[in-house]
Amino acid sequence: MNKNKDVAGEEQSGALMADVARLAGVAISTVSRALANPGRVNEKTRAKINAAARQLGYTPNAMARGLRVGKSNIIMIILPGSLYYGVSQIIPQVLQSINKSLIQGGYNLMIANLDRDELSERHILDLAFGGSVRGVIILSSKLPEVDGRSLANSGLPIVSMLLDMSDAGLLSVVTNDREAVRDVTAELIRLGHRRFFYIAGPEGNYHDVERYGGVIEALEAAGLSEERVRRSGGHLDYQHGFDIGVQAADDFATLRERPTAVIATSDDMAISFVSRIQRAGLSIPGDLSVVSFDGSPVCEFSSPPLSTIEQPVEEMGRAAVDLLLDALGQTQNPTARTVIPSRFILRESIAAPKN
Amino acid sequence: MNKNKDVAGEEQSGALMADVARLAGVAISTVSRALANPGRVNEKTRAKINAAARQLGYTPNAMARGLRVGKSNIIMIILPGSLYYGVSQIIPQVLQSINKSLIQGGYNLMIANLDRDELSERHILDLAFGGSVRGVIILSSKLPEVDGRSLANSGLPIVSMLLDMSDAGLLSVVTNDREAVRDVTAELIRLGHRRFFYIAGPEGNYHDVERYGGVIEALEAAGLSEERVRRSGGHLDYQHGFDIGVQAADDFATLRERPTAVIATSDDMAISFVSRIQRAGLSIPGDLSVVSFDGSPVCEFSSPPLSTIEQPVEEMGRAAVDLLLDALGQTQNPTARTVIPSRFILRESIAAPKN
DNA sequence: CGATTTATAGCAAACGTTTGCCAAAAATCG
DNA sequence: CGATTTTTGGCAAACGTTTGCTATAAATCG
Repeated sequence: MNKNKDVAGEEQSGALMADVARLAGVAISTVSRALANPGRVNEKTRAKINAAARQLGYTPNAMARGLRVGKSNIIMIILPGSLYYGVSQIIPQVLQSINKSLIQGGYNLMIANLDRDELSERHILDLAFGGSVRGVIILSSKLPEVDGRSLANSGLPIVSMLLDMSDAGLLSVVTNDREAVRDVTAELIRLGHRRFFYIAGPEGNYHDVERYGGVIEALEAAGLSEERVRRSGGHLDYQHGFDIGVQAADDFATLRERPTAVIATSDDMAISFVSRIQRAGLSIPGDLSVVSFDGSPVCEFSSPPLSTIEQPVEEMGRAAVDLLLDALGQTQNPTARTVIPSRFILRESIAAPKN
Repeated sequence: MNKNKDVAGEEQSGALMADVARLAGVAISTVSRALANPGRVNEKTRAKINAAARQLGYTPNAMARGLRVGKSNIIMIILPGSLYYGVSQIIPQVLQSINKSLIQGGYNLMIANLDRDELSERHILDLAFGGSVRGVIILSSKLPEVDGRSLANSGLPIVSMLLDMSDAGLLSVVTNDREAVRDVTAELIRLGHRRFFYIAGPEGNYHDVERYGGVIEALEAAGLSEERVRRSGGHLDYQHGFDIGVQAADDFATLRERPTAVIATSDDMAISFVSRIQRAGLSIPGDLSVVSFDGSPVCEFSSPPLSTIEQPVEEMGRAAVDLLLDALGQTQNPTARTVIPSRFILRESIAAPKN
């Protein structure tokens, strides 16, 4: 059927700029300018060209343009390998927010998963060095690097989100993890709590360091020793938040002198911890106050409703895109850190300790 | 500093195939064949070329290749506008699973959000008709269409996931919504339940139709009238699952003859419903059995732990990619429907009715 | 009205690959 | 050893745009 190359073919395989030019009776270059540049072509000609383009259903070929101008309009987002967080909607929200902002700027979003294997690193580097991609937003603390190629010297602008990587020379958009936890701990101290239980994320992870740091700062500020807080966890990734919480409940049960307040680094941990603790006969907030991090909507429907520190995910996404698009202009990337404050949501899981 | 065009420049802006050819002492075409075709070039030459390529850190330019061969290696996934589901991790899991499968096939994943505005439709169509994209996976029931261009006749292979759109001629990968709900309803009937409460998704939505259909089928099979089930909800989208559940709890309270079993179309709905119902003094499963759909991990940590029908998200993702990649070969897309069975997770939220 | 400026349109050369076709070299055969 | 086949490598033309430069037409001026 389509062996015959003479058939019109307007329908099947897409009109070309040349077709539009022919129909409008102008040169190809004029069509190009009419569709892109603002004032370079006469208003009447432009109208004629637009009409022709619409009539043919013409859509410019993105790869041809990209090749010619040496830039793509695709932004890559690098997600941590396992984005299987139980209850938080961080990843979908990030994607949505970023994609929305990008589209307004005429860009597209490509996603890449950074696992711990060399294959995924290589894949990302191919994207970066193969000219497919114009800029990068990264949600992982590791910059892909293999065989001498490193994302760091791909020449692409990179913005780190959620994690502060300004030390590594990256623009970073984060929330105020440390202060937020410091403030909420201070509030717990003010309520009378003196013994704390901290449920940790993976040891050394930015969020864990910051949030734990916040606890310590609050203790210090109140003249309390670091001994006042017991750590649980630290060896599992956030994606195993429920397991961490379950484990923490076991840990908790073994303590002789029981803490009266729990600070969890994710809502997942808090939820499974609370579930197990209640099953063991303790009551919240009667015996134990609980607060966690993320701001997952479901916390409202726990019993009791859980207090949580809400991450300003959408704002961070928007800020990351703004920063990235700005950086596309400059040649020299300024290194900076943008902090978007979180929001503490106080619910019934917090009270003064019993005596 | 880089005004001088004579500097080596191996570092900065990427080596070209020509550079590799020069270093290896062969022609460009030989390099091209060495890197792509299997047996077309002598083993020794190939080794030399590979060495040169590695030494220069050469990465082929994807857009140039794409332009030349007339195909991109990007798959677009179209997500429904608001993917803000409270507790289910469906979207991240889908993305992860799909991306993983795609990468193995040498493809990349681009995401597109289909909102209800013309802008997002136009954007998707530009991607599809602009040659940027090689195939489409769609998670929305609406095919973008504007100004005479429609995704349906973009010539791209399209696979629908989660929703059955085989009627519209699309390859579809779904789970057995209807049967799963039918079976679980039958089980509730077997336990002695005779009055049901159904918490609905948006009226007319595929999932709602199927799942409600399952309830009705089970009733019929047991010789019970449709009157046995009360519907609540139907006007809000799944993204407002918590609100639907809260509303449903209010509805429930107004009923004179109270149902003894609740079937919710999403975990979100079940969770907020349960929260409110318990606050009103009812006990689960003592007064009321509850089951829902999605299989969110957090259901295990509710009190009581919630029974739920788990969607086989990863398998569906893999299947969708397999189907799509197959379709890239054929010219004629067969229209078919692939059903991946769900898995019922029985937990303590279900029991026999009181009397 | 001729000369100079300004607006508009066209020609053709890129962008970095892939690939059809041909030539040279190597291997095989009679 | 010459003739034929097979392997291997190179030339150059695409792919669909953008854009520097040039040519024409229109407008302005002395």
